[in-house]
Amino acid sequence: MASRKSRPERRQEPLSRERIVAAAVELLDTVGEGGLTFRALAERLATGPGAIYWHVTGKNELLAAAIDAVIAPTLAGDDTGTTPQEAIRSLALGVFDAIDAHPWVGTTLAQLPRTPGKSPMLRVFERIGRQVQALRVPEAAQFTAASALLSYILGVAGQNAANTRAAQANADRANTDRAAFLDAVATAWRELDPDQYRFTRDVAGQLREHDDRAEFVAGIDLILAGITAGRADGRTRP
Amino acid sequence: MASRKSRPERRQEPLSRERIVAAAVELLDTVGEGGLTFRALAERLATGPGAIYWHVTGKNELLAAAIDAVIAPTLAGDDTGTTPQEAIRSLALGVFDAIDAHPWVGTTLAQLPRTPGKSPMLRVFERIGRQVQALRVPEAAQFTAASALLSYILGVAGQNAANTRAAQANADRANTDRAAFLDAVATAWRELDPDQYRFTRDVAGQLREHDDRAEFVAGIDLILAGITAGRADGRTRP
DNA sequence: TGCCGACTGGAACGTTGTTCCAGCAGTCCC
DNA sequence: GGGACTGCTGGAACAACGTTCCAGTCGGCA
Repeated sequence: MASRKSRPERRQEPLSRERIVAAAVELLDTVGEGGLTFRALAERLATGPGAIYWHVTGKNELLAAAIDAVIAPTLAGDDTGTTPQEAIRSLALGVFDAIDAHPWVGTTLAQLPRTPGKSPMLRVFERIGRQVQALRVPEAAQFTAASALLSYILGVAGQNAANTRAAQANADRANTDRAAFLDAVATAWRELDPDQYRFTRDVAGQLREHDDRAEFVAGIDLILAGITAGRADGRTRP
Repeated sequence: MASRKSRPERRQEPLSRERIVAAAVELLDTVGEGGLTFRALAERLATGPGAIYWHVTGKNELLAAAIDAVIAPTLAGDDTGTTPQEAIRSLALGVFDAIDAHPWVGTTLAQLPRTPGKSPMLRVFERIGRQVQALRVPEAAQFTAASALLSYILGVAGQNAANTRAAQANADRANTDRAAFLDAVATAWRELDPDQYRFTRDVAGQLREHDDRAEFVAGIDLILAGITAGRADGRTRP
């Protein structure tokens, strides 16, 4: 059967960079950042660890490719016909949702040795920057504004990733869900020393009922407000 | 000599949690996050790996303690007699400087399994929150404002840590310093595809001459401006 | 003096990223 | 058609890691 020119596959389908990266993302999603092992990956691909190194130079490149595979689709959107503010919001939310769905991105991003200018986040920076320009921010302040937005996005993403993982670890241990985890943290906050942690105790209730996503957009709006308010010279001093 | 009650030390000075943590910080500072090894640590303390486990439950606790040892001193400052804005700025700068001096903090923070409410950053959150209250932000928006500030701080810290490490890696490889590294990145940015990276190319020059610290404070000021501008309801929509 | 618990440090275990290399399937050239 | 050559495979092996284990040593107390 089908011997005409070439059997389409050698065993199942040939190993390829894309197949490897896809399997890595799957593994990261199901088992977490600690579960991505060259051996586990090899087993899932029905091969040995050595074969993977023919397509990928090492674990760092693999992680970077996995992040790219997860972030890139969120940048496909179209910005035309919206205000810059809306474009930035939806861009930020795209990254937020991607990292929320794949928490390992948040944790992994920080410790990847970034080759100059090839970070997976450069494209996000570019997209943000264009909208900052569209906001008519003076040239000298554009870099600051775009950097602040990106830093905030990555900061929240990192925090969220850590929280998600903590919640999952807690869930595995205590058989509870995310809401129960938030509840546990809120309760722990309420029991802190009233002198040392007055504020934290005050907002413990807000933690219990807060919505990460809405909170995140609110932060974006804070920065956007700051950017547009200080448009004259790019920064504000009281 | 000095046999009266107790020879003050058994061999040199007895192993202790503080001595271990101090040695860990030293090791992290000199060799980087990858250099902290129980074996290297044991060698530096003139003992074996097993002895360390008597004082410390594992690597995670050791890292958390190291972070705490580096961050805690920055929280010693006194806020009385300054405006809330200034207090927040100096607090944020303290954390920024600490992480800048010890880049491993930025990278390590993200991947520490955080036991609910015992993160080393909780105290920072508390200090920020008090100043947010002093800013007379309405109660419902206090959590958002403090979270946004902390996320931004951690985001910049993480970015900065990654950059510092990239610069150091580059320096080790090419025998250059940080300025040369920024120059290299700026040059790389300038050579990007003009269609795809219009904005990044535009701001490449600003990258070369930018000051991380000033940039960071400018971002803080952006958020502060947003907070005080939207004080009525805590958020702004155009 | 003899014992006991606090503490030490070296050996050993299991797992990781990475390297090495003998072998396979095709393709090209003679 | 048959050998060399290339692109690719996958299992074995290596060094290094975090962690555990345990035979010891020490100081203070009975």
